Amino acid sequence: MPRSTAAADVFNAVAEPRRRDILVYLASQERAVGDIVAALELAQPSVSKHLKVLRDVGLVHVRRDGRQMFYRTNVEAIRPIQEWAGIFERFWGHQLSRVKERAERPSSGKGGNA
Amino acid sequence: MPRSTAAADVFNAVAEPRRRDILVYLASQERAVGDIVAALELAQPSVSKHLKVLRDVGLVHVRRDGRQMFYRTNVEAIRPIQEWAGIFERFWGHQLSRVKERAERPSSGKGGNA
DNA sequence: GGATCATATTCCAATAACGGAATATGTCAA
DNA sequence: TTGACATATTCCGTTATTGGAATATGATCC
Repeated sequence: MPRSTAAADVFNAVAEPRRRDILVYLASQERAVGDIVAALELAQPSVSKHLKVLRDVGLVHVRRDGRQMFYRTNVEAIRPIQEWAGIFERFWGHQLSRVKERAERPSSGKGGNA
Repeated sequence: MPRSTAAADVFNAVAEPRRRDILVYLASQERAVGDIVAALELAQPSVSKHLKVLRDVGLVHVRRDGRQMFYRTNVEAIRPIQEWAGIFERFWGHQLSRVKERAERPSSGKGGNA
């Protein structure tokens, strides 16, 4: 029984490197499928399939214009991932007994941790 | 050819719901395998297998004490996920033409976005 | 050593994800 | 309508992943 009945959730969809690439590519601007194929150097059917997965999970929006389909990343849908990873943020400093990691923290914010 | 040769990377390892649960459970405190089994109500072999995946990817640390193995989440290893998701943070507000999403933002922190 | 506890590994069956090739669907132009 | 273009879907083979049961490994205690 592979993964939880497959890419039914965002985490699963994002487990694929190519899909992550696509999401990044589509984040700043909407693009036609052909552009994705060209930019990421993937086979067209492959891109369509990845896009379907991303669509099913709500990670991208689509718009049709003539015979082209314009995709765009739905950045809101990525929040669950951000938030999940954020759970561990408060432990950032607790673990490395070295205090030096303090320096590499960008701006942290979020207060809280001991 | 499923996923990129498997849980060779963090994103893949985290695609499994149970593994995410385990990581959260082990974030604040190290725990013996038996505790994980009891707390998450999973079969022992299953837990051992998930732990192996997490170990291989560096998402957990292990320590042996007698016949028990104490696992603990390596929170540092989760940063790549945080950072990847962070790529989209700057687009947070750009997308929803409705301004109302402004209201549902909890406290965000992390400064930055427009 | 032998028994027992704690965890890891192996074997198995079921499932599905992925890539590639071929083909289908849909849209526009003439 | 026919033809070309853009994208989607289907089919196929390969490979992993997962859970479950059984078993193996390692450590402690007697």
